[in-house]
Amino acid sequence: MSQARPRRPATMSDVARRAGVSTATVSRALSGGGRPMSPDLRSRVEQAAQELGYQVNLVGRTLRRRSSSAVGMIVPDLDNPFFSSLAQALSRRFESSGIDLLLFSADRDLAIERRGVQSFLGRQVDALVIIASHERDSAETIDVASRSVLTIELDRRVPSTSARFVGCDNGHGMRLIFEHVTRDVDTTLQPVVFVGGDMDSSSGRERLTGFKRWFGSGRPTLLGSFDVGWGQRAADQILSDGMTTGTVVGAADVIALGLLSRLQTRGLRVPEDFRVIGFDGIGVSYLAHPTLTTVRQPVEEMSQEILDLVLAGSADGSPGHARTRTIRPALVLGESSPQRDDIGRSTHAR
Amino acid sequence: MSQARPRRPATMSDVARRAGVSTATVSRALSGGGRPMSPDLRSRVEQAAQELGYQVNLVGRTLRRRSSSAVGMIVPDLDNPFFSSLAQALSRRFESSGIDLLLFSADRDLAIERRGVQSFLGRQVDALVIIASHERDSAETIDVASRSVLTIELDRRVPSTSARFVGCDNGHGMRLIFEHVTRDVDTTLQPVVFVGGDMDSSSGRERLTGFKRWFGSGRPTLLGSFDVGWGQRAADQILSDGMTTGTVVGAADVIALGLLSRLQTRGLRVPEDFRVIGFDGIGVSYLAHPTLTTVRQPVEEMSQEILDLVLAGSADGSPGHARTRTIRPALVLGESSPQRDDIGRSTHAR
DNA sequence: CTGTTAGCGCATTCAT
DNA sequence: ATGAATGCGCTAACAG
Repeated sequence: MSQARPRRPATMSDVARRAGVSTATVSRALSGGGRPMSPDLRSRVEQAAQELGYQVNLVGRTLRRRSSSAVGMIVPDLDNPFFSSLAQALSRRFESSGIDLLLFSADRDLAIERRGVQSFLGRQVDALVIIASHERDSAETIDVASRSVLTIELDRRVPSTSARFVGCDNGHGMRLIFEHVTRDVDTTLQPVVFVGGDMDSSSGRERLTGFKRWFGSGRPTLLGSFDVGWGQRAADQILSDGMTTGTVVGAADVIALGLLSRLQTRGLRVPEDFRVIGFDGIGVSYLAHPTLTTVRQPVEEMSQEILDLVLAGSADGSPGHARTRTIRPALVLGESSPQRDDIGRSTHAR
Repeated sequence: MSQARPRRPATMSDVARRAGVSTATVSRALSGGGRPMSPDLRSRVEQAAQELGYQVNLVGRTLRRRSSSAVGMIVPDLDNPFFSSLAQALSRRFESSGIDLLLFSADRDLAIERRGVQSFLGRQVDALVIIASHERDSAETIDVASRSVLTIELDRRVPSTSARFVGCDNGHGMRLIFEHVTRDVDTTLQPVVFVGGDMDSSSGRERLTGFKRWFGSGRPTLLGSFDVGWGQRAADQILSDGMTTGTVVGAADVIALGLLSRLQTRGLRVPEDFRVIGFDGIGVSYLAHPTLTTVRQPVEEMSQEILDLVLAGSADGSPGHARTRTIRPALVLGESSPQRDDIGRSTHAR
């Protein structure tokens, strides 16, 4: 008979009544940030709250304070390991800040992306971090957002918005690859090919531009999208073009992993026949076989930069922060394109 | 001089004043769900809202309605590709429901997991979906949650809570692997080894139990955690134990991928020397080289089941839904453990 | 069909 | 140091 009837959760006035004080006192004791009050009352309030299992209603607080202590993050897709690693890194960075990072996946759909933004704005987030689903068509949504809250574009820059941007220096990344290839590869034997990603994103375009700048614009380039399937198809195309050896630079690790698997499946050896180089530094790259040589994006620094922006933005009008912040990545040598001397020495070459 | 001063966003009374109606009418016109009203007034309200750029304040609405039209999901970790694929699948499933799925990463930390739950509860989510960070120690947090909102454990069951559970039938998955091995493998030449994951999670334990049930309890088993590093170390251990050939069943794809890469790096051929079998069916498994034979979890069905629970739960007291729902997975044959006849035929074997 | 009124839970004045 | 009163923005009763 004593069915656990879902009682209405306790409110401040419940606590106030039980402690014999006013709701104002309860508020000060429980979330007043150490304001001066008699220790006696404070402990009475705390005990009453304890006994009633009181939990603050953040909706009421948010309505009153006009701030939710939450930051919204919108990603195009959680299946892309680079996006989820960014989300994870940012979550971790926000942990100790007292601000909740809330995530929403737009499923690469502009309408859903817009709904996510509206939802976060309506919920009064203190800031919005967005990896844009589309370089042009996301602009309007982002502009709407940036009009009412601090908005930060991450990884993909959308031109003509007034939002901030935090990302990686893709041109420098390509330079690092160029220096590695110059130093460690005989490009007569292993000529360089670029397998690009989505030209609808700034990272896709900047990496292509960077490649052309350093390697010269005469090199062959194949353009597709940021996914493994494209990497595999690109491998097929490279082989059907008659290449039997080369250095393939993928615009992202997911592309490079596709290249890697298809090249090997078709009987080519990596790195003896084809070298493969990626970009991003997602976790699985180091676990591929052979491990991937790649440019590791500085996700920790990017996360820190975003946290700084959020903290500064909520404290005051923006101080000395630049509208745009690009951070330099670093090269990570793997077995798929080792230093010159290492070829043939690696244990997997039978 | 005309600095874009951040004007206070328009409220309902702003719209009401401009349209010459009451706020109640505005509410009915904009979010009344097609309630009867004169088309004239409706359009006047809509126009006024348009002109003022009115956006509903969901915090006010939530406070009043006592429901946020949002569901919170808590994952231990976004770097684990199976968790992020679950999050993505669930997001997609919720898209058309008018409910926002909000994600929070607990970073495998009980205190943070608890903070996430409190945050979602405080924000009045309509339901909570949680992949528990720990089998025992998450129980208290989950119980707290389930006392005030529909709470659904996903993938990892936590005993002694009153929450619902949705997951995959791990025992059946192991049975599928057993049938495949029985049918396609000569276990005299390639004896079976199990490389288990975290015994702190129900999936980890159920897969071990399932393995022992079908393969017999005399088989060698190695136990570690659900990550690639463990798979690699397990491969080392298997080799240092003197095995030169075998069928290695990993309790998760991430483990199997670690096995795969390390075995190949150390010069063993897959599947000729060692077969490797995984569990989960994450995207990259199909892109490994060789592609992974694995048990694909029914993430779409699991997502659908959760949506059903949420919709039913918000409509009424729970109808005929069972407290626990496990769904059967399916075997996906890859090159790492093909059908008997396929060995040696695959193109990658040189 | 529309307007008036009240109150969701909380933090903050302003008095005392 | 504490309490009374106010209102954040919205929707749901209730009147008309």
